[in-house]
Order: sequence, then structure tokens, then C-alpha cells
Amino acid sequence: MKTTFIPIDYDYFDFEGRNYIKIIGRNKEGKRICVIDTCHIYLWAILEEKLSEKAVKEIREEIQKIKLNIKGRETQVEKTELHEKNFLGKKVNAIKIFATNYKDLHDIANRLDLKGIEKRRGYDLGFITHYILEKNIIPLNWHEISGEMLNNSNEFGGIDKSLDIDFCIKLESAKPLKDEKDSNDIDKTIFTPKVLAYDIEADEFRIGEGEIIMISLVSDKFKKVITCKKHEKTKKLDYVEYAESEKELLEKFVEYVKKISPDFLVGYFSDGFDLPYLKTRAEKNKIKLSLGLDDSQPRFFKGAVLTGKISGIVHIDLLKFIKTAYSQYMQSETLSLNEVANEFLGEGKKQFEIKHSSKLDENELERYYEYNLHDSVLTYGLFFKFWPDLIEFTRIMQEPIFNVSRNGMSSNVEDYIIHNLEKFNEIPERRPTYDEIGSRRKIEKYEGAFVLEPTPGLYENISLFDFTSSYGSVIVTYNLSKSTFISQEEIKKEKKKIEDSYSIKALNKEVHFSKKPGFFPEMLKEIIKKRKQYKEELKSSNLESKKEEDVLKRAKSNAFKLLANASYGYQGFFGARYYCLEAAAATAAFAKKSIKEAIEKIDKSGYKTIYSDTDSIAFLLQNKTKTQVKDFLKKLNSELPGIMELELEGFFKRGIWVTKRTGDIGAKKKYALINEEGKLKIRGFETVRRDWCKLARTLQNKVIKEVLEDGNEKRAMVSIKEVIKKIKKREIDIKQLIIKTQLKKPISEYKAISPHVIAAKKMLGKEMPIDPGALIEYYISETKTGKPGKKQLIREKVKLPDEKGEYDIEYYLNHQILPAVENIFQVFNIDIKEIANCKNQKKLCEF
DNA sequence: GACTGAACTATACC
DNA sequence: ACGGGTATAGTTCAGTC
Repeated sequence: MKTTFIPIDYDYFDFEGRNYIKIIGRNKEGKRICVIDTCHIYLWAILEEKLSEKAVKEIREEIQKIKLNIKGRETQVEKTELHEKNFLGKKVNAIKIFATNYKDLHDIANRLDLKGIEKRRGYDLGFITHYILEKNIIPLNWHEISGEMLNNSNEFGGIDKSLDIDFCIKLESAKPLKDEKDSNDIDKTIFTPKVLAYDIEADEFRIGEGEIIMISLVSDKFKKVITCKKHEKTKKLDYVEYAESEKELLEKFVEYVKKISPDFLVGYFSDGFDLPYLKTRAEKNKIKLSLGLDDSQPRFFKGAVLTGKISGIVHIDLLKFIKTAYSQYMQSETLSLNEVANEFLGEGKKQFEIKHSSKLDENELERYYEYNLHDSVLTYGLFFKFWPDLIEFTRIMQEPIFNVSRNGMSSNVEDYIIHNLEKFNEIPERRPTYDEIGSRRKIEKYEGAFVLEPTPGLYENISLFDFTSSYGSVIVTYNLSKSTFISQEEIKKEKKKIEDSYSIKALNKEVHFSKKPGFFPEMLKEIIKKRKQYKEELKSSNLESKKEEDVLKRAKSNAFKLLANASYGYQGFFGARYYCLEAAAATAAFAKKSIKEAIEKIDKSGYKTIYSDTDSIAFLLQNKTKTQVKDFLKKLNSELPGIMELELEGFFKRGIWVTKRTGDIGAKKKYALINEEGKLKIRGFETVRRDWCKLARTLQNKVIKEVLEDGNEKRAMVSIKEVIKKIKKREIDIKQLIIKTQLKKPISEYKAISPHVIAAKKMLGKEMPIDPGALIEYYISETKTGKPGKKQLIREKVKLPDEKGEYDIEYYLNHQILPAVENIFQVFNIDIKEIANCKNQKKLCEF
């Protein structure tokens, strides 16, 4: 039979010693299809140079003899082939060694310690990656497939009988449907999946320690809260369904998931909370959480954090994807569902103070249902907000969405590389061993970016240039990568010449990179090119366009941008297959050189550079016009090597740079600009730091705004005086004075007991859940808890927000408000501390 | 017990 | 363990007098 097919979930199973892929997806009619297929399994033995034909033949014969008996399963090498391949850019002869089961590849590799074999590669990719590489059936791309229907046949042990699907196909052929570019048929590109969002509420925060009291489910035209906390008097809400016990609640949950049978089961922080909680409670109640299409229970994988996988239904934890794909652009201070939903959906969580269920009265219970339901409503909304990005990330990395949605950027870069190696006839590099990672991590850091020390002051008519995909274009321009790096040994052996190479001083030595294009820079060149292309296509369309085509384009543009930016970090990342510290260090060094040269040219051309950080330059227009600046930019670009390019970030009416708190030199990474429309761009100031109290932040923001709008400090002076008076009169609401600091590690590991650690300890005493990552809130009170007489530490005055007490006037004045504005007034030669504390001017003191 | 620089800690920038 | 280095600035710690 023939059908269309979009692969969603990839899994595999063994049958008669062989690996089979099991892909769950849908066709255009919305039918759920399971595709069974297999592919060749192999690894590579890279041969030493200049081996005789006879020697190669002998090695192949030797390999052919390998027989394994592992865990009672006997297998052997099926066949070998000799290929001309590339490994790290070098031409090599390699033996392709075919095996029956991918689980044997490691063991076969261990047996290949033969003379003449230099390296063994391609045994650590995992079967799913291997399959996608071999068969080119890329996740979330539409395919046209044909194959044999397995209708309750006994093939593969009757696998399809136990699967809740429409039909099961043993694949014969598959080809991708036409590229969306060649077609106006929009539903070839957009696929609207069936999604079920869920959220649980439990009596304890610790996984599995309390009862699950309700679960909300939201899908298309479907809203439900199942609960085992029924209040007799409560009028029944139409979406609430009662269960007699936690056990029945869990059973009903499983029933609903099975009935709705979504493509995606989506939660928020559900890898770390909801799913493991459900699992533990199901175990306690001695029932099976058979959520999988094959009735299997969720499987959990240990990584840095737990991940929960359900067979056939893709479990998505939206938090993880948002963290890697979007957090760098976000305004939210935390990635809590409330803040993230507010930012992307314009609507936050329902207000509700969570209590133990035994303490809830009927009104509260009803509000609890609403609260629980709303969390799923938000999660559902967020899923579709990010669906275009999820699709495009998946299509670009070519790995299953389950993985891509959880990957960090380094894994994304690596997936992209692995799936694009074939174009370069490259054999994949292996993962570093545990020991290699260890020694890489010990290596001293290399020198990074250049930051120009600004001269503090208020400036007018400023222009900002920055290098587009700065580090990425450096890598491409100077061909910096593991495969193009010319090592000391190679130079010594005179195997490679360094006269005609890209060279720079980095890591306290001269490093050289071949000019022959390497696959990594070539891939990156393509990434940057695509990013540019999609960005330009979008520019001609409406930026806010909601057309599906544009939405996908925006997602693509974003994915390629992130890939380009992450590729520098990737080469310096200790866990990378293509780790190359020299390349990373050289990238930073070349970038530093480029920006310094650009600054020099800018200054020589009648402008005045006032600040620069890594890839951006702020300079004064002096007497020049905007047109002149634009022409000058063109000239600069014509002189830049390779794909290096500067772009105009914008023109600004005014800008302020301040001094460091200690000493009177200019502070780096701290400035504020205002453009002609009056829009502010504030960097580094306390305003943008979440560990300063709201009062200090809003006041500083106001002061910056007024100073930049007016060009003088008069209005700002009035603002600050008002606030000082209010503080001294105790007119400030505690809410404005709450300091939020994140707990970065377990309380016991802190060497220095700072205020937020004390606050965390207090919370622990109140049985509040405190884990690393929690944002601790507190304020500084006047209460003294330390020994009398001794100099008081700030931590001795810490109080939790709901603890009664008076705020410490002195602290908030001298540790929050004044430090936040002091340096700004200093630009106008005003000592705001003296004014506030009435030093040296008792007669004039206004407070 | 007060003072001071170092250490520790969190957060931001690009 | 799950991108990198550069930078500011707070609070506490530990050594000195």
C-alpha cells in the first residue's frame, strides 16, 4: 500500500537478533501509522596509510572471522567493504564492517585492535540516528511511503496487534514529498498535531511523597480536571470529574490519555515533576501507568536531569525547549510557567495559594480546580506558540523531536554536523571518553573577547555597528576547526606546510589552520547563508506576519541563527566530538583582531569610538551625517576578509557610561542608550539585574530615562529625592524591597553563608521546598539576631517576605537605592551619597 | 574587636 | 556534564593589628 507519512516518534526493537525501527506518525488523512523498517548496521575501521593490498585483504579476513557471544546472543560480522572516505578532512581507506545488531558495534570495535587499523569509528551513534542517516527518513518531514500492510500478521511477533494505531506498514520505499519551496500546497509543510497538555497537583513537592489530588488535561475542544478531592457541598463544575481514590484518579488519567491518544503529551517541567510523580504514585497504588501506544509504562532516562519517554506518544517538557531556544531573548526573570506564559501568551497563572488538601475549604477547592486547569490551558497555548520552532529545529537537526526538544545547543550543533557529514564523505568522530572529558575540563581557559574601557560620561549622537554572526563568520573566514588545525606533530614531521595557512597567536603559541576548506566551516557557511536568506525573505514580508509560511520561515531563521552562534562554543565545549581548543581560542583571537582593526579605522575616519564589547562598536558621529556613516560602513565592509561583515545596529540620540564602583575608571558591560524614538537600551545596570530590589531597579530605570531624555540630571534629582524621603518615612511597601537571589547549589555546599542562604534555611524550616535553582526571596529588617555589641552582618537581618518586621532604612538607602544611582549622578559631578546622608551640608539637608 | 584584602557568590554581556 | 570567556559587585571569611 501507498500513503503519505510524517514521522513523529522513533523507537526500535529487536526481532530475531536484528534491529528494527518503529516509527509512529500520521498520514494526511490523520490516520496513525506505524512504520517498521530496518537498515544496515556498520562501523568503520580506518586503515593506516600505505597499507599493501595484501595487508588490507588479511585485515578484512581477520575481521570477517570475528564472532561474538554476548549475553547469550551469538552474532558475527556479516560482511566487509573497502571504501575511500574522509576522516577529519584527510583521505583514508576504511573498512565498512557490517553487523547484525547495533548493540554489538562496541564489542566489535573492541576486537579491532589489529595491526594496520588506526582508528575505529561510527559505533557510538545510536540506532535511531544510524537509521535516519541510512534511510534519510527525517522527522517531521512529509514522505510518500509504500510497503506491506501488517494486519494482525505474526511478523515481528505480532507487534501491530498490541499497538493502538490505524495501520502498521513494513516499509518498502520512502521518498520525501516535494520541498515546500516548490509547492504552494501549504499543508505539505504545516502539520497540526493532536496535543494533550497536562498538569498535576499534589500534596507534597517532593516526588511521590504526597498524594496526587488532581490532574488537568487540555486538548482541542477538551478540558478536564480529574480529582479525588471531592467536597460534598461544592457545586460541580462541568469540567471536573471525581474519582473515589488516588488509584481511580490515576486510572482515569490513563483512560483519558488512551482515549484522546495524542501525538504529544505536553507538560511544563514535566520531566522533573509531573511524570515521575505519576510514576511513583502509580507504583504506590500498585497500578500500571500504561500510557504507551503499546500499553508500556513511561521509561525514565538519567541524564543531568531525568527525562521521561512514552512509547508512541511524544512526551514533551516545554520548559527545556524554551530554555535552549528562547531564554536568551526573553525578558522573564525566571522560566516559571507564570512568567513565560505572561511573556508569550499575555496571560499568567491563576492566583492561588497552594495548601495541603486537608486544609482546603470548599471555595478554595473550587479555585484549586480552576488553577490546575489553567496551567494546562497555558501549557497547551505555549506548545502551539513554539510548535513552528519545534518543527524547524527538528527538521534542521534531523533528530527525533523527543531529543531535539530536550537538547542543549551543543547537542544541536553536533546533531546538525552528524547529519551533514555524508556530503563531505566524512566518517563521524567518536564521543570523548570519560577520561578525555575530565582532562579537557582541567585545561586552563583561553583568552577571550576584547572589551574597551569606556570613558565615563554622557554622550550625544552615537552610532552602533556590530559584526553579523561574529564568531561564526570568523570560523568560516579563517577555516577554524578540528579537521583544519595543523598540529605541532604535523609541522615537525613536515607533513603539512604552514606558510600558506591562517595563523594567529592563541593559547600562548602560534596556531595554524589549513586553507583547504574544512567540513565544519563549510557547514557553518551554509548555516549563516541560510540564516541570512530567511531573514531577508522575512524583511520583504511583514515582520509580524502570521502567515504560516512566514511563521515557519521565522522559526528557521531563528534556528540557524542559534546554530551559528553556538558553533563557537561547541568547539570549545569539553563534551564535543569535534572539540578543538585551538580552534576556539583562535576564533576569539581573530575576532579580537578584527574588532580592534575596525575600531582603528573608525577612529581614523573622523569618528570617535567610545565603547566596544566582543563584536559591537559604539562611536560618536562627531560632525558627520547618518548618510556618511552608512557610506563609511559600505567601505569598511568592502575591506573585510571572507564573510566578515559589519552591520548598522542603529543610531542613538544619547548614551551614558558610568564609572566602576571602585576606582574612577569606566565600567565595562554597563551602559544605557536612547534612540530617536525615545526607546531605551539598558545593559548591565542594576535595572536589569534580578538580584536587586524592585524599588532600586525602577528608580534607576527612571533616573536613566530622565537623564537620557533631558541631557541633564535635574528631573532625575527630583525623582531620587522623593524616594529617599519615602524610605526614611517608612512609606515604602515591603513588596518593593524584596530581594530575589537564586540558590545555585544545595544549602550544605555553601562555604560563605550569604543572606539568601539564611533565607533558604528559614524556608526549609517552614517545610517549604528548597532545591538548587529556587529563587529565594527575602528582605532586610532592623531586627537583630546576632550577638549584641558585635558588628552586625546583613544575614542576621534577613526576613522572609511574610515575616513581620520593619525594613532597615540604612540598608536600603546605602546598599540598594544610592548604589543604584550614585554612578549616574557622578557623571554630572554630583555626590548623591553626601546629599542623601546630609554629610558636609547640614544646613542644606532636606531630609 | 575593627580593618582589609581575598574568597565566594550571583548575575549580566556578548 | 550537557556552549565559551569577560566583567561588575555584593557579602562573608580570614588574617592582621
